[in-house]
Amino acid sequence: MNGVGSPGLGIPDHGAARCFRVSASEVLRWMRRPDLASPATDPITFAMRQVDAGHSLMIEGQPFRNLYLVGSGSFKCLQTDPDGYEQVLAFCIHGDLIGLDALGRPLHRSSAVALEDATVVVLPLRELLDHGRQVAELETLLHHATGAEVARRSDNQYLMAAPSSEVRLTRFLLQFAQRQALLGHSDRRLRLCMTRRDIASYLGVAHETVSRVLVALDHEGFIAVSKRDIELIDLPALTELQRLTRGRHASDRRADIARLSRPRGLERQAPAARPACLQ
Amino acid sequence: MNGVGSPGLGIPDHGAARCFRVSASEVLRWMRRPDLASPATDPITFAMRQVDAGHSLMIEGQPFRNLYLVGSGSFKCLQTDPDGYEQVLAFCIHGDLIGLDALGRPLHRSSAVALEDATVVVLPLRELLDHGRQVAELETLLHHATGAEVARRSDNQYLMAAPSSEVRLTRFLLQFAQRQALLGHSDRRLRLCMTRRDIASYLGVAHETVSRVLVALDHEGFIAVSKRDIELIDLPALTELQRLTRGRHASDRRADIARLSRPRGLERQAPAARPACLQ
DNA sequence: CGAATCTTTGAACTGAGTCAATTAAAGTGG
DNA sequence: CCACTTTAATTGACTCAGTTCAAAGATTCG
Repeated sequence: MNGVGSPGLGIPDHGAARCFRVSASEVLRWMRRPDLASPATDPITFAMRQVDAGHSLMIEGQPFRNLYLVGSGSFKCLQTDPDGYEQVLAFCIHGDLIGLDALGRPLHRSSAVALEDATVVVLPLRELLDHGRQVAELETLLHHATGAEVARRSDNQYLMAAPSSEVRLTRFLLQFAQRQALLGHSDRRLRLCMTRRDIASYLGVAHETVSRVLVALDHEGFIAVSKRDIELIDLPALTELQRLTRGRHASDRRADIARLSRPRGLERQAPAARPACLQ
Repeated sequence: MNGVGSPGLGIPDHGAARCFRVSASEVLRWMRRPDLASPATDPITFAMRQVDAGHSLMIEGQPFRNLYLVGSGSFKCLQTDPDGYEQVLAFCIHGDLIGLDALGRPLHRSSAVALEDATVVVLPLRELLDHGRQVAELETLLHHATGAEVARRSDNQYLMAAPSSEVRLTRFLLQFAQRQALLGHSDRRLRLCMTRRDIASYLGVAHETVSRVLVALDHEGFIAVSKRDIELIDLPALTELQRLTRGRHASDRRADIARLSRPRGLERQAPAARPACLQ
């Protein structure tokens, strides 16, 4: 009720967010637990912080004090290998909590870089715990968040175990679309504000492959790619494609997808009788 | 102090663990936080439960009430795809907590199957939280555990992003050895009590590939494979191999490994000047 | 406008997947 | 205890998806 810059049901006001404070009630709503908001959580407030595109919200090795709730904009979370290789671990958007991997440790284990101008709510862990002792809702919130975090990482493991990069990318797109849909955005149009290289690192493939697979999915009529904007055209086919797993009769299932896509495809017929795969 | 079946510094007594109760102090020691054990945690106790090899500790979709701490034996944690595909998410051994992905949810998101006869400490979340309000150590413990869980999943993402299956498997072996070493076991000899298929699912490769890579690493003199027992022979070479990442000049780094392995290898010389890769 | 970064595309090679068949090990039950 | 079934592990042959390397566009940013 007394939050800042949030019209409607938890959808952030990307422009006007100033460095004021937001109430815990607002935080709860942003984290998709409006049921936990109450008069008890109204008076508790947290500071906000702005992060410019390309700048770091936190860096691996820094002392851990705060969690961060993304209010607007987006981040990539990553670990840097001794040799300098960047492993992207997550992309965070409105409502996501950053820094949970440092729970129970003195230092941050990962870095977070803003992909675009962003704002976050600064949640000092100590304050969170202190308030949590009085206000049970905040304790529940933390459990909800950590559970969600672990669950999201499980999804990533499933994603990366995909049998082909086409399936990986498809899972990624659907996962991303679904998360955006939860925020009230379209579940068909998505803006990938990270680079292809970031996506590649996240998925564990070469960045050239990301390019190629996007083109392939486009040509098959499953999606429409335009720069960093992607539209999901054939949701049923994508959903089917995403389900492909390792194991027996991979070719059979591929054929299923091909059958599914043929009547929908509007593009020119492929000359050979190839199933749905890279051109 | 008053725990059951745990001689020395948290090393479990695999044989004698009966279905009695263990103290919270013992739980803290098993979870590698002996510093948190105190007279306050001594009187709190938890029940133990036995699980026979091949049986389930918990199943996806069951109501979530308890966390489980592995006392002896080992488990695989997995999610089952609608099509019946088993995605292995983790292998848990002594000191690992199972069920954290259900935090903040009514139902379990994954199943846990015993790989061998095992015992677990049953930790009812409600009791844990209630006691946590009195005894700060238990609250800290939960944070420590969730942080560790998230961190472990990050490691998995790194693992699965490896540029080749040889590197994946190497990372897996080293990761596993390190976890066993933390429990006071040898860091060179390890017993993989899961099937090759389980490993394959965990790593996101075909199970035949697991076989082949193990043979290859053996022939190169890096490891010695005998059924499910593996000995890490050339730790420096493995460590170097594990570090390979995607990106520029992959061939250069491969050559480095080859150089590193040549003087150590005791097997017959490879006829061609091939670097360290599958025969 | 030039420098740097990102993206796409091409060509060649090969790692790893699939399928199939064999061997080994572990249950099962008479 | 030994045939019999089932599951796990290995090995081989073949093929193709995806990586690597290189180079050309496209965008972004000083």
